Amino acid sequence: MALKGYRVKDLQREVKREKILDAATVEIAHSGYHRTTVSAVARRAGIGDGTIYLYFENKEAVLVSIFERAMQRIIGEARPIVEDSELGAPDKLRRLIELHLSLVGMDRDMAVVVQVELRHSLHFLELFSRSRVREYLGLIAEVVDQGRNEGSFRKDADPLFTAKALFGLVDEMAT
Amino acid sequence: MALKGYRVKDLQREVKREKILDAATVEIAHSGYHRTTVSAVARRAGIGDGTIYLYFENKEAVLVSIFERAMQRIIGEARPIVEDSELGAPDKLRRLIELHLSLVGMDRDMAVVVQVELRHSLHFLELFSRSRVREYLGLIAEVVDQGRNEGSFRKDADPLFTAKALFGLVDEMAT
DNA sequence: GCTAAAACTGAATGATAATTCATTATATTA
DNA sequence: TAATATAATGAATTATCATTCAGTTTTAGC
Repeated sequence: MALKGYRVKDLQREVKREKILDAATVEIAHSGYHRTTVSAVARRAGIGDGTIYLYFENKEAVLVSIFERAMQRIIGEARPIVEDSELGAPDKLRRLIELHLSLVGMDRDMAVVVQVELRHSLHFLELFSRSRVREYLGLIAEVVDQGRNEGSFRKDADPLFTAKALFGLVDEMAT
Repeated sequence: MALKGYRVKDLQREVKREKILDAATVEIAHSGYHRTTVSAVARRAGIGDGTIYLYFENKEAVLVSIFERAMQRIIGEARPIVEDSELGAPDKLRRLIELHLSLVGMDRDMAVVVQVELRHSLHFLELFSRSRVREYLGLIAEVVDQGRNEGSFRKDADPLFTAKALFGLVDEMAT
């Protein structure tokens, strides 16, 4: 019964967890975190209210998990690009922007939730600045740094600040 | 007792209304709309909870009025610039950006509330896209259009889209 | 098919906060 | 100044939801 180390039960659990996250993403994108009720998420996911609590600690944990999943996805695809030793910095940056835009375009609701709700609360902002978002920006900063060393980018800008400004802009344009 | 068509009573009423809006702006900028209680606004304004309801229909109406006031202010100052027949389009645009930035810089709390809360809910966004925001963007679009006719701007961009992109960017940079 | 365990449900609970309104304070008028 | 009208108050009411949990259904092993 063990396939690649997973049990069927665990896979089913994972599927339902994803379904809850998807439902919450749609609802929160549409109404915002505070206007979205747990009941509405449950209804959209086709499960009972209480079931949410078998998968998440509380309502806030659902929102946090939406962020986690979004960042996981983008970082997972961004890292190979950054670590590709064949590519120059300008090409890498181009690909990262393409990646970012394609993910934002692919799941508009996810993008809305991350952009709007992340800004909305200093609480979350702090929580995430210290982890995933910083990791992502760090990857971009790495590329900017590579570019400065290769001579293809100017030397007079802080890589992390550049990363922030650039992708703030890209996000803004996308929506 | 009648001066410029206003009665003292009405002026006093207006002053208190403004005080409530100011208090609400500070509180909402700091904690967000949903975390801000009507009691907190009343406390900051130095009045009783119930008094808010003598001036506004409900909590949401206070938020809406903050938007209205902000847009009123900026449109009031932007219109003369746009309608100035002495100025070319590039100068007008420069002045509009200056105006925008100066208002944003002057009242940071107001800017935060408008930017964050307006985005936060499609509900409000729809409410306002159909009125004041559109009016403001329309003014900017007018200038872009003038520039295209004068030949100082390129012909190949939609004025309203340009206006949106430009001021989205300005807002982003400001914060 | 039977049974125990696991998963699920949704009505009940409790907490929070918007709104109301009977009462009190302030202003206006005669 | 007293009478009346207007404005303000804040405790009580009500509405809204996140969360819980006793009871129900589903699943898995035998």
